[in-house]
Amino acid sequence: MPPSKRSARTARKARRPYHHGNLRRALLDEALATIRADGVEAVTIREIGARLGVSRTALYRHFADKGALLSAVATEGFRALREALISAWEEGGRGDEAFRAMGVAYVGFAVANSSHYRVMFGGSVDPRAHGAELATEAEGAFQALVDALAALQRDGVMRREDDTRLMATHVWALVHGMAMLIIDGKLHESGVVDATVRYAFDRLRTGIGAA
Amino acid sequence: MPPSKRSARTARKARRPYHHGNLRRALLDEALATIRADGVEAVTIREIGARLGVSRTALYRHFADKGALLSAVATEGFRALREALISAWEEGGRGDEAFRAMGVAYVGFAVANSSHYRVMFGGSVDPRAHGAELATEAEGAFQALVDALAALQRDGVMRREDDTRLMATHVWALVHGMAMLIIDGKLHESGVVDATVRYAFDRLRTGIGAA
DNA sequence: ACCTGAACACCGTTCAAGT
DNA sequence: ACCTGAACACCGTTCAAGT
Repeated sequence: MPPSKRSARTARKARRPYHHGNLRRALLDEALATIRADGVEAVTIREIGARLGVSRTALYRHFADKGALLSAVATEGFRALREALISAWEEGGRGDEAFRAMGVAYVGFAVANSSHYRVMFGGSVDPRAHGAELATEAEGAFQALVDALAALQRDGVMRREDDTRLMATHVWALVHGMAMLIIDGKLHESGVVDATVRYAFDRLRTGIGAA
Repeated sequence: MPPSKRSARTARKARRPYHHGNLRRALLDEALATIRADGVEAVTIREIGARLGVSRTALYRHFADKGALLSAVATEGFRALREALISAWEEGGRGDEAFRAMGVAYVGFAVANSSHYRVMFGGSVDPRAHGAELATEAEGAFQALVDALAALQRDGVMRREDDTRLMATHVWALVHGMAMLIIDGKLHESGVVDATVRYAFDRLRTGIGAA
């Protein structure tokens, strides 16, 4: 494991008897910053507390346990992902090209925020334990895809006869799979990432496009 | 975290001064059994040693560290996956139906060995640190898919004009994505798993099939 | 060569006590 | 209400010592 470049010495706050700010928010931000810098396994309740100048058990006032903290981080990830997808769809003109832009935005989000993305999936968060809000937000991101496909079906771009959610699940599996393979470094040959994404969308388009 | 059903009390071996069997093999088996029963996070060098009636540091005679142990477990997973894929392809008759059977075998393997599958991907193993053999074996599983697609292209079933490895990567991303979504419990509605797999292969077939 | 126990530097979480 | 330090039951890994 690579030594962390971030140390408790660089704490943003001077030690004060009470934090008395939005500690919950600060804990979330610090956790996410650690995840981005060194990955999930580097997230430590003690270290995050130390960075904020707070005791190692202060977190338990705002989260049930470490899993709940990570679950909240994952929840925010799905929110950001949904916004990225909706932006791509709307700015792309809500048509055939916009759909492709959405796919590129999805893979782009996963690559640009790979550690965060891994927390959202990856299984470091038990969806049964800390489920409700996480599931809702994940469903929200999925819904952005469903809405786009429904519009494309309406316009005769995509197969009208198919169930929209089934089609959306198919598309989701493809982009999720690509994102994971890229993040895990399984697509290491130079230039293969771009080629794969382009190929995937061409073949997907033929697969689900209207005849 | 659920309490483990497996305890050190149920050690297979009585305590002896020296293990003097194939300890490496025993460590691997015990690690995999623990992964199957309680997931990766339950794997503990101390506990596995205790189960085998061996000291907690005995492992270091056969593996550089915990990561190397998990990497070896992942390597064996790719070997088993490759065999499952090849079996499905050959027993299915090396044609269109066999390709579908391969896909079902892939998703089936991931679902039946979900914890193991997560170790193979999931990022708990750093591919750069313990890479060589793991990468080779993962490539072997991928190659089974490449070989099948090459045959289907030759027979005019799949698009001849496409690069086979690019096509294989596309298919891999799709089945990997489905497998991950299923394992993570994102496809929770009843019956949606089978429907998704069936739909995915129909649409994939249209996407990459010869005109 | 292979294995051992003691020791080190860590964890997450609980809890009685402080303000 | 919110936060604290001490304590508990764990980790992975190192290392001098044993056979």
